[in-house]
Amino acid sequence: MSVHTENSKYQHQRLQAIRSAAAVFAEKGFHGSSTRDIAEHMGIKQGSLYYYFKSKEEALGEVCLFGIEDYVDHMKVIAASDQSFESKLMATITSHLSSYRERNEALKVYNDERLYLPEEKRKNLKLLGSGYRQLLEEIFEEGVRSGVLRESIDCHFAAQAVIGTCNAWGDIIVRDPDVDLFDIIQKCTDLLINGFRERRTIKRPNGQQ
Amino acid sequence: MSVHTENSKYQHQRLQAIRSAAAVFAEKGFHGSSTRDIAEHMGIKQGSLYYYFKSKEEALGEVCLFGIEDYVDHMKVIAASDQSFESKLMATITSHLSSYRERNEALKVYNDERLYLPEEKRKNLKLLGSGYRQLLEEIFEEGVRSGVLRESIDCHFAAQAVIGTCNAWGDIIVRDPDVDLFDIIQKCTDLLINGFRERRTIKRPNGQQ
DNA sequence: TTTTAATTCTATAACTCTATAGAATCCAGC
DNA sequence: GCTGGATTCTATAGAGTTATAGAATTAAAA
Repeated sequence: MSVHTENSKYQHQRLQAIRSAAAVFAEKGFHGSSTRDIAEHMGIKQGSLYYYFKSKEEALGEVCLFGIEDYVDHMKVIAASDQSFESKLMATITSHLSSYRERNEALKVYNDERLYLPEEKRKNLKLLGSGYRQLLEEIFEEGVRSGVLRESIDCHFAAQAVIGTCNAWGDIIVRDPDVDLFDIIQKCTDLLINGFRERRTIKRPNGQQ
Repeated sequence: MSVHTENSKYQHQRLQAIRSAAAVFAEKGFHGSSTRDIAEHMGIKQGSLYYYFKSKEEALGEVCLFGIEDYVDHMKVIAASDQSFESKLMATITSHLSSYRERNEALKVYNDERLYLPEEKRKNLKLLGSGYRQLLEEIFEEGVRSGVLRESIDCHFAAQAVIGTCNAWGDIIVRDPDVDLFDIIQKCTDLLINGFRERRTIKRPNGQQ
């Protein structure tokens, strides 16, 4: 019960606990997972988990936070940069989908299980999440202003659509580790920008890409 | 224990049980819901549920089946029709999103909870689900052949993207009953076909759409 | 009305799960 | 090696869950 210094064993083990909880929650869902499952996954006994968490619910909260915190941060960097719209969109998708790989399953847990958190904590997470969507929305607004995007676009819809698309692929990515991330990133970006329709272009008479 | 005729009370009540299970599962998840919750929702006692289901798991199976069966059927009709690609795509999206509204929460349960079914049943559902994707994929292939869609399109990716996008919006639709369904349908179709990019349009003999 | 079958109820066995208490073990610094 | 805090363990109370058995009730048929 004393102060746990920066790099103490406690900090290290607590992170392991969060990762284990993420892995188990992602596979079985919050209610489908027992604290025994989580403990087993990290190689300790069920009761010992409570040295790191006050409750199973607190574990869920930590997993969710872990799942989004740095991908929200990353979004701030992207939004503040002065790349073209297309670069920003691709960077967003890259960041979003990479999170599904790197942070293991925590982002998936954030998406699927956060609704089981108590009001209070869910609200805090919602702030982060809608901050993310807000930034993305502004990128779209800027895209419209600069003439890269069509006037008719509903930027709120657009941001939601990007997030939804990324999450849909995220699910697939988490389940199947063989998916080629870069391939998906390119195709998603291309789809969102260009759509599926064939167009006869003016400049290049017969250039296909 | 006798034969339950077509329109018996048994059939009616069983359907009520499925709908109640769908509602409860959609809200709390399969493991987060108790059979008491489901029974309460339909106004009977916990033990009585077992007159209609052998187990909680069987209830989940029935909900999932209920959630997709007729939207898969609908897809067959769409695929077999001879509308244009764009009409077919829009019909698909309409059908998919409408399912989220009409069949209440069962489709959401199919998406989120089917993985808790035993191997066997999951396989059967998977057949239906991949039949759906297959049909959609063929619609895209035909679109490419007919020149409406770009040559470079990965039809497997495309079908997955449409389904993913619909499911993402489905989640939002189920949670928020005030969303304007038709508005979403139009915007999704437009996005998938045209993308977000501005294009200086060339004068075309036949009107744009 | 009486009989019979269908539907719902009550009560409970057999589990599983979370969270806590207190004992055992590990380990850094003296 | 000894000491005291940090970490992990064992054991268990207490609550909740699924599924079943058999009684009670309702409805239909005779």
